[in-house]
Formats: sequence, C-alpha cells, structure tokens
Amino acid sequence: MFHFLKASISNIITENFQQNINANSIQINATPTDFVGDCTIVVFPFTKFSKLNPEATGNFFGEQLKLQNSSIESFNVVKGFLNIVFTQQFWLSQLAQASNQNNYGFHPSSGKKIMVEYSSPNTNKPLHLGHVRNILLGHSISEILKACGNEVIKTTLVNDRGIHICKSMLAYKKDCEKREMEIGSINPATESMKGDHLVGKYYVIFNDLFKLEIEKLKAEGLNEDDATKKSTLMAETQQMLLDWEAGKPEVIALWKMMNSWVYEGFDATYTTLGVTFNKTYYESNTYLLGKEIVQEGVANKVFTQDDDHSVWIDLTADGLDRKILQRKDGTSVYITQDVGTAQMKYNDYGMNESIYVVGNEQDYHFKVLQLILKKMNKIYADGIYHLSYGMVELPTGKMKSREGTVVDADDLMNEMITSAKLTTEERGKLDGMTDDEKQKLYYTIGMGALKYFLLKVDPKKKMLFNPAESIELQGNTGPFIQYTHARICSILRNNGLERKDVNDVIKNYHLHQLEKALIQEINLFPDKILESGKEHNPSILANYTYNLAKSFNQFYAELSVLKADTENEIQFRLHLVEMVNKVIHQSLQLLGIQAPSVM
RNA sequence: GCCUUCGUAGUUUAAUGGAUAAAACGGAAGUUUCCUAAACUUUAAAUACAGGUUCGAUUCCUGUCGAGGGCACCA
Repeated sequence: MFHFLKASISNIITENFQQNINANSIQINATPTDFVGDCTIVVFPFTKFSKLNPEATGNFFGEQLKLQNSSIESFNVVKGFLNIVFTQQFWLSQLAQASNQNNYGFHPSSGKKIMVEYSSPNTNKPLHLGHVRNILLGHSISEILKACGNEVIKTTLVNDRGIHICKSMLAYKKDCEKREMEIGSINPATESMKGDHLVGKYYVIFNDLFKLEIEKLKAEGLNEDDATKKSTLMAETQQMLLDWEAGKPEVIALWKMMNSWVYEGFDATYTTLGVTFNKTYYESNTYLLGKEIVQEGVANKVFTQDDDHSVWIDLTADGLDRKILQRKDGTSVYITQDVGTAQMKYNDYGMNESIYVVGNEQDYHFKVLQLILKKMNKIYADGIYHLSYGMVELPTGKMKSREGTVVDADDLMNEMITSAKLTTEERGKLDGMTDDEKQKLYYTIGMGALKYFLLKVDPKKKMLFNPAESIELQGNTGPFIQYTHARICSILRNNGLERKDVNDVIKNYHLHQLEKALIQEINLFPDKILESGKEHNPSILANYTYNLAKSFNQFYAELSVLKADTENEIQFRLHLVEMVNKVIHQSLQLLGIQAPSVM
C-alpha cells in the first residue's frame, strides 16, 4: 500500500543523489506501537550516498517527502528510522475507496495460466491426515492465485497402477476364494464400508498375510532378503502386475472394479473437505507417454542405455546422482510417469506455471524431474514449482501405517464435527434453529477448526498435530475468526438505522486511534493476497486474518457502536466494521473456510 | 558415509538483515445493568552452543551438538 511513497523516495534519490534505486528494495514497515507514526522508512541504506548521518538523512527525506505528498501530516526521526504520520483525510479516503470496491483485495488479470496439482493419492488405501494438509494447501493456494489475477487449473494425479494396488487386489481375490464367493459379490454395499476403506482393509490384510509368510520362512532358516524373494505371495503380486501390464481381462476387470470403489470413497472425502478438481490425470494413462519420452531422450543422447537395457541419466555434473528412468525389463519407474504426466499436462493446457503440491520427502525427486526436463529442452521445465510441505507429526511421533498410528481423514473430520457440536451445544445460543441448520453449523465450525489449524503454519515447516488441541476453539483458531465474523453480522443486523453513504459519513470525521489502526490493517489485504500467492504460502493470509479479527475485538471492547456519542460516529463505525467483515469473509473463502453469519 | 531441511517462552506457532523478538494455549489475577464472554484487560516466561560478516543477525557464512527427510530397478 505504500507504493506511492516508494516511488516518491526513488525520485528523491535520483534527483538529489543521481542514484538509481529499485523502488521495491526500499523498506517500509508499519510503525511499532511505541513510536509515533503510521509507517516507518528505514533510512540506513540511504546514508551511503547522502553522506549524512542517519538522523540528518531521515530529516532530509522526511522534508522532501512532505513537500511532495499532501497526504503526509508530519514525520519524526528516531535513530535511523523515519516515521511518517498521514493525515486523517488520507485514512478516511482509504476506507471509502476500499468500501466502494466490489472485489476488494482482488487483483486484475495477469494473463497467466497456472496449474496446481494436489492430493495425488494412491488407490490402495484411504486418505489420511497428510493428504488433508496437502489438499487444503492445494485448494487454498489455487484460490489465492485466482485472486492474484491468474487463471488456475486444479488437477490431481491418481496413482492407480503399480504393485501397491495389486496387493489389495490379490488379498481381495483370496478372500473371495476363501469365502467361496464370486468376485464382486463382496463390495462396499455388502460390507457397509466406504469403498476406499474397504480396499484399504484388503491392503492391510495383504501385509498381515505377507508378514506371516515371511515369519514362517524365517523360521525355516532363511534371512529377510531371501524370505522376501521366496515368498509366494510376493511372486503372485508381481505376476498380477505383469498380467495387468499385458492387459489380461480378468485382472483389468478386478482393477477397474476396485478402483471405482476407491474413487467413490475419495469423492465423498473431497466433498466433505469442500474441494474440487478441474481435471483428473491417471498414471495408467500417462506412463506410456513417459516411456515414449524416455526413448526420445535415448535418441537425443540425453539418456544412456546400459547393456542390460535399463535407461539412465547422469546428473553428477549438476551435483546430483545417476538416476534410473526405465527398468531393464522395460517397465517404467516413478519418474518416467512424472515425465509423461508433465508433457501431457502441457499438451492439454499450455500453462505458464505448474505447481506440484507434494511432501518434502520428494524434494530430491522434483529437482531431478525439473533438471531432466530442462536437459530435454522442454519449454515448460522452468515453470515447474514444487510446493514442498513438511510432514504432519503426532504427539506420539510420526504417522506409521505399520504401527496403526495413521490418522484417517474421514475419522478425523467426523471427530472435528462432533467436537464442534459438543462445544456449541454447551454454549446454548442456537435457539430457533432447525436441526438441519444446526448440523450444517457444526460441520462449518468443525471444518473451520481443522482447516485453519493446518493452514496457519508455514507449509515448508513440519507441524505437530495434537488432536486434543486442534479441536480447541479459542485463541488462534478458525472458530475464533468465524465467531468474530458472526458477531459483526449480528451487529450489522441489529441496528435499526438507515445507513448513509460512506462518502457523506467521512466528511470532517475525527478518527480515533483504534479506528485508524483498523483502517490500516484493512489496507494491507490486497498486498497480503499478493504476498501469499508469490510465496505460495496461505499461512500469510491466515495469520493476517487472525490479526484482523483480534484487532476488531480489541477495537470493539473500547469503541462499540453503542458507545458512540453522535449518529455520525455510529454510521462511521458501521461502515468500518462492515469493511472488516468483508475482508474476513473474503479471506476465509480464499482459505477454503466458510464464514457463518450466526454461531 | 554422502546430500538436504530444521533447532525461538513449559507447549504450539510468528517475526522481506532493522527499533524493547510477536501471539495463542497452559499458569496467576481481573472485566458482564451495555448491539454474541468462543470476547477483553493485567502478569511471569524464549532465539541450542561457539565463532565470523556489518551501522545492526532469530534471519547470511563456518564449525559443534541435537532432531527429521532423501540417497533402491518403491510409488
């Protein structure tokens, strides 16, 4: 919001010191509350060419700025910090401008097209807490990038092929045989289970059976490696994968059936989370294209083929390792499929930027992927951005499926909603609501708590998920912000005044310090959206929203509408508070969080 | 072993190289004749350690210690 100041400073520097300086490199911050001023310019960097001490430099720039900008009321210099005070009129007109804007905070079209890939599940088990962080990040950053003026395509890549899904398939087949039932006659409906959970159950069964077999073989004197090699279960699984690649009809039929169960289950989870995709990619469709590109790379001598026919790329010159792209038996590996998917995405959309929301355990993988595509001279290589996020840890340690410490997404969401219900009922403020409305509200609050809890942390950092604490609804939480929104809605609802136009209300209005502080915070909104988008970091917006809600609460404890002396003061505060609510509402929406008007 | 990320109050998180390191939870003490107390006010408490770079370091560099993650013809 201080762009005009930066431009002004930049001009002063060129005129007086014949230096060219990038306006964006000038530091302007909000003034800490203990000092007089609205914003603070750091003048240390200017002393190099001003040849004056910091104080004198600050005074010089302060005077020049005041001459050039009528919106500056006064300034003062403390050490190397130039504090600027703006006029009342300036702040009042800022509020009026924001208030008159339809989509305040949203930016004009950038002309850029950005793809965001997120969720990207395997089809052998249900979604868990880690996916939830991924999905919320992906959805939120998509919305934020839209608000920054970009066209956004939301995609997901389903990992629908490979040895893992064969394990579930084999366990399912064996169970059918054991119970002497036809394939397909055991299904989500007969078991009263979500499809993804049913398939996940068979994945667990496979691992249990496999473990038993290994133990048995080890008891016969084999070591771990040899036991794995001798395992008939593993051999059967691998055979199944080969049959799948060969297109054996009964295997394909089973695969299609079980995957369809999983997709139904995923869709239900996505609906509860409130997220959507514009396009779904399947690895079963992209891995062949990947293999083609590998051949192209071999022909172009970007890749080398060993005597055993496996294909490699040597990245040691770039500080990385030698990486395999295709097995000796000709089947594709992980990175092959990603190369294919990248190409297919670009063929389909021709986007400028492609964001992958994927955990940080794959940092190396994405470095390699981008480098390979660069070496292949793919023009879309530079547009690839890995939005890498840290793991979600539990108080008991890492989530490990083997130890049964995985937090299931569906279970978690249900718990959050139940917990929201309990706390809300305790407060007993929902008289007059139908059961349906109540249920909807519990959902809104429970999901708001979960989403905000996961989004308020910088994605890059690992985070600790404490189930007991996440359902806490006080402090820096989603429900605190939602509650603030509901209160403001109530304030706007309950006053019987006919509202006056904001431009009339601000005439000759005398601003209170707390009112000015709120306007200042509202003014930051457009910049915060841009910053969040640029940094690919929704937590910037999340924390901003919390601070705004908090500022409102502090403001309102001192200066409620009822405490106003004149009608004009009431009118002004209604406009101010309404603007706060617009920003909170808009901001929550960008985070994928609903804002109830009553709670 | 090699590569990589991270160490901030008791706990969970903030802080584009800038002023006295900011909040929340938990602890202690208060505030309802008043538009939603899921609120507000007061209070104690932290930059792992040792160097370096400079006007100035939680932030950049080096080392030590500690905790993750990656180095497979798994995805």
